[in-house]
Amino acid sequence: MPELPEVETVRRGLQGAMEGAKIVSAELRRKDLRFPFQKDFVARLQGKTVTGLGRRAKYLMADLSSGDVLLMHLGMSGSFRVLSEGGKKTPGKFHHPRGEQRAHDHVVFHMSSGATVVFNDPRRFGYMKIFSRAKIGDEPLLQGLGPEPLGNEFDAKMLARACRNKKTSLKAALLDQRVVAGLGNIYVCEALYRAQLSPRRLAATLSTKKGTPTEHAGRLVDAIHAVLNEAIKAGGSSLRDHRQTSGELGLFQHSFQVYGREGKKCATPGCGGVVRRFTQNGRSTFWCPKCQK
DNA sequence: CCGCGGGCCTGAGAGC
DNA sequence: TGCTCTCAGGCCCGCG
Repeated sequence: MPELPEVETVRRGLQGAMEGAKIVSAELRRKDLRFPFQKDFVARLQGKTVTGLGRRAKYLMADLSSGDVLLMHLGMSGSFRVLSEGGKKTPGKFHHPRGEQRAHDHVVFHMSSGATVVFNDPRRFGYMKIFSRAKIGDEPLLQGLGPEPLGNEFDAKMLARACRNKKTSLKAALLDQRVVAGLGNIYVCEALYRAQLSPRRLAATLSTKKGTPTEHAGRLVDAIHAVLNEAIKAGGSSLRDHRQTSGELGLFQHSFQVYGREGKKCATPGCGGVVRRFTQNGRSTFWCPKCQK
């Protein structure tokens, strides 16, 4: 499910309940998600204060007062919800009183703020891991991650450089978390559409010296910035599983221009093309063959 | 290094 | 109604 905008939405939703609060207790309702939990997982959480809640790529990272970091990945179907103290009303119609358990609620954090934070993940492709912040550079899950697409280092020059020696399609390059970290299938399709670049184009053509590499790469960077920022503003995209922590739906799915729109008319004024779908690296690519070159 | 197929899981939706 | 099949916001591995 979650790409960068969904993870960022979740991060913001969890901040109020978790930042500055102590994890009074943590419950594991099963012994594994994608991987078995570490033996000392619960012990390393209980009684620790969450000093900050950050995000790196599609990972949530909670800094703990012990010097540990709790790393959380939502996989395809992971979601968090925050239950307020004593079943107090939260906005929206998805409020569920404290204590109500649902299928696939796997991890529960009881916070000193009074909030209960529940991690639910039907498919269990998500995972959590604790490591020492001092050793963050050695953490295999984070090693090799490319720049944050909304960070300062990510610009046209950098993207062109990262693609220069790639023998892959542009789409595969953007899905490669070593090139840029946080994009997934939806936002890659949408960004390529906005940049009017073909998903089949060879990634290395972004860095062709005599073409207009910076123009292409620049357009793509701008498109990535725009689509991610708009999606974050909309609370992410809710197709199946993604919810904000309040239970409310994200809204960006209503703004998709190609994803899931096979057979529909291209949204570009005057284009007249039709959105097509094909499989690339085992995943559906949606695009307009007429305006994406 | 690359693409591909398969695997990890469950659930929703389509078609019969 | 119920069955079977396909597909899904991620990511990893082994193969050729």
